[in-house]
Amino acid sequence: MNRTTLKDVAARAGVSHQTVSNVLNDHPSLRPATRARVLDAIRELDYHPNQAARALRQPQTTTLCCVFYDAAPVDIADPYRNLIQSAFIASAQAHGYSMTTAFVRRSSPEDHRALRSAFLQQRFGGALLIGSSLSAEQVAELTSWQLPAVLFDQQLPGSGVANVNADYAAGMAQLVAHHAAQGRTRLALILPGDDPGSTALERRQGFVSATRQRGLDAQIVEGDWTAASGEAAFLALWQGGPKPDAVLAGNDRMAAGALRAARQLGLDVPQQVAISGFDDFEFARYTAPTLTTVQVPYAEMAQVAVGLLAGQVGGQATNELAAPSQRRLPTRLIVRESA
Amino acid sequence: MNRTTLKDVAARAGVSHQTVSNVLNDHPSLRPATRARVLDAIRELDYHPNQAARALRQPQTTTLCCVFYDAAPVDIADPYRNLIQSAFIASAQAHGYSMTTAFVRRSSPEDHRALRSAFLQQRFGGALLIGSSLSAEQVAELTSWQLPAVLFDQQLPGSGVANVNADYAAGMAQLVAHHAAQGRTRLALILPGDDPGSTALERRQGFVSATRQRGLDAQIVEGDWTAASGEAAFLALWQGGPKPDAVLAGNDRMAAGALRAARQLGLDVPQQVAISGFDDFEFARYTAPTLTTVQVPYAEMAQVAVGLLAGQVGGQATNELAAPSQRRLPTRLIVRESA
DNA sequence: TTGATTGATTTGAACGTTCAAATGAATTCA
DNA sequence: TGAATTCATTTGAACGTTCAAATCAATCAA
Repeated sequence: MNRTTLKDVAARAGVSHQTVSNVLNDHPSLRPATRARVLDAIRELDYHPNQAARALRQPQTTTLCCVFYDAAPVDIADPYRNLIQSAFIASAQAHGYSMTTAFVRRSSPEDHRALRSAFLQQRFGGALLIGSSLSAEQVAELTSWQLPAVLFDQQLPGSGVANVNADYAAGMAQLVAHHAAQGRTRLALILPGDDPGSTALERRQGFVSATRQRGLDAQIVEGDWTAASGEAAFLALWQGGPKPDAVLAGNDRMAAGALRAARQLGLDVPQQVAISGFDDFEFARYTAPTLTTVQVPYAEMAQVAVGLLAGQVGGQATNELAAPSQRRLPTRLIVRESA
Repeated sequence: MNRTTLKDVAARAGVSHQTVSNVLNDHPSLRPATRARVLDAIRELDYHPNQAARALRQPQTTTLCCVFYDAAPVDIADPYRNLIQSAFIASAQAHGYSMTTAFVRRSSPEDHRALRSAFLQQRFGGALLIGSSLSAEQVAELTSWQLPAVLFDQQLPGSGVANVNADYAAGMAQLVAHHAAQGRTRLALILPGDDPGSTALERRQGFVSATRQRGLDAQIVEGDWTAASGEAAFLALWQGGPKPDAVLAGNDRMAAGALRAARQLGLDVPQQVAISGFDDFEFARYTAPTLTTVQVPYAEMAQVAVGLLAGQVGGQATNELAAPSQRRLPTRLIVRESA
């Protein structure tokens, strides 16, 4: 249990503890011979610096925190969150950071307090804020905690916080164009509400302007990103009045539900109705029919987001903050069988 | 930037710093009046204890680490890992712990070194070890780092390490019984290799004994848990000689691939061939036909695993270690359309 | 030769908490 | 009443690192 410390290494190498510290933080002025001697001692004693002690002196940790804001308690099966969460962790590890995750119910003051407390107790090196519709005040509070932050999949103009997004509006426009090219004229979109700055809003705006531009019939029905809501929304469309000849689900998960609903109704997809998704998750290749969708480069976006944070943490924080990065990555239409 | 410390609170409350510490760690002997006064001061100053300083004194942190051992670089789309990872994080948060995740390529000495280093540098409160086929030596090394550990989805008899599993053999037996009840006589199982202690081995053994017991035709073909491998394995089965009338995929993901292969071959499922999965992930309800599978209570298992760790960390570590918990949760057959 | 300058290393304090021991006040018992 | 016991609180050191300043040795310009 008695771990070896800086002093043990120093004794072994015949130098002072500070010299060992200098080696660890590769200080510029160090004689190569000394450095080598210290490194030998470190290896021989199998020394590993105590991060707690290090963190006590330094302003920030080498740990990042990614925060998921959700309306409900976390949905552990959500492929969107799961995918980007894993991508974040993998990217952080590649950058030499470790990553912790926090789930916050958006309407729970208790969760907010717990998060705030965690941020003040652990001194994270940075934070990734995911999940639609953070308010300006919330972000202001977060940034007031003095740590570098990156917004993911959320726009907040004028907040001065870096953010990473995909070009959702363009993706939606491509998708509408594709449906139109297939001769579809009556489009329905399943999508959650339009919180400002959210990806939902961008997808909605892309849909609205693209359909308007082409003079297509367009309607929007409510879904909440879940498969069940996609199924319910599709069924509702077929109970109501004028039926669309193409149903665009706002994400792949709702599209899976829509496909299931169409199958229940005995509809032929894509003959009688086209169905498309958005995300291009793995299962989109394994539905029947396979799902036409828009590919969002989530893994790459996650890398960019962590890279921004790592860069900020690395030192030139002020530079970055002065001109916060706004990164927007392209989406890509993936045509399969369903549309 | 100047944060408030114990001493600030002490000054405000008119007590010594140690008394504040006692309040924080709710020491038994404390006059209610004093405690209240200190709590007031804490609230008024918005004090949050510095975890780094706390970690420096105490032997372990309030952070857990879950380690995924994989053959390949992490597959960020893997629903199995994603699901349990999220469940771990959520459970840890509910227990007041934070959770970091590490990905280790099983064959990479570099990754092992990095993990070891991380374990020695950060003093995690405990570790969750996931992923098949850790060797006894590996586990011995891990436990030699003196922190509580729980093996997840892996058996290692005699290792003295707590573990959490589902009853995979029984689940597989139920599944075989179901296929037999439907009149199937020639069963094929798609499954990865049989590393000792792995869930793959348990599933395999359940399959072998159940088919033998019933005198059914049985064969096993290789897959690697991915959908693509399930698809390839299914196609290979149909190229070879005697065709099965039921294909059991070792997990839902491979089952998705098998369904896709059957569709490519123009086979009617379940008329011409039954297909079943294992896991009961969300998409199993959204394939066409919907997937008959075995439900594994991963979320619950994760809660149990974190609970064991939290209990160990909480203090009675020695007790737990003396009689390491072996928890095995039941599985449940879910009959849908595909079999 | 000497004083100034640079480079390499050491010394001692500090970070904010908890532990161990010491103190003081209040209660109990003979 | 006084000693022993318990409870409540305080004091000072310690955890293992980094920072700031101090020291020492070596090089350089005058």
